[in-house]
Amino acid sequence: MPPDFYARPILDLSRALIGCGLLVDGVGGVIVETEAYEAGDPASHSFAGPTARNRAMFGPGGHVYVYRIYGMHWCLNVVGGSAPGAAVLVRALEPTSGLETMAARRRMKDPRRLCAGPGRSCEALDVTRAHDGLSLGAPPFTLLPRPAEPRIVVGPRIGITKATDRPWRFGLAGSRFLSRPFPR
DNA sequence: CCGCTGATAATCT
DNA sequence: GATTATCAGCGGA
Repeated sequence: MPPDFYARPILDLSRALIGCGLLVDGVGGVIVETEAYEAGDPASHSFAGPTARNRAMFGPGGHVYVYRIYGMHWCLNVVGGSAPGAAVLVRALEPTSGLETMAARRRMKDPRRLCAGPGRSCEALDVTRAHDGLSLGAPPFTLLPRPAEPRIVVGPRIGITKATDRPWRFGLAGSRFLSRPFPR
């Protein structure tokens, strides 16, 4: 993916990532769900400015921000290149490559739940703090362009307590691999 | 399908 | 010491 792919407003980048392929060491699938976070957004980790944890959010676009949540899961974000402190949370994938590897890591077979959530996706792709700050343009990552413009559904973000009314969650319309359904 | 509960630790106040 | 961008397992419908 060219570097200027990331240099657009974070809501646009969130939509542009839907349908793209995301692989880590050849294992992964198609991004079907994302959420946008940005500086000045009370729900964003970047809201209070740079810290040790969120420094990747203020780094170059096209790199990743990985953090631990609830003491046990990892979450993967794509950092935006248009403004500092903005990133896209990768919430769900449609598994396409390395199904057996992902099933073994997740200790489950059902493809529908393999990557249906940010924590589940990181476990399936074996993404950890070791990846924090790395570029998507180099191994072990691969980000593939989408074959066609997908139809996208929109809704409020999940699991947050602030700025809950912003419709900054995006999904591939009709996908069976979402973390949760979108409201009608 | 849906909602509830407990697990578990880094981060920040 | 409170909060947290979550998940598996369970029970009910």
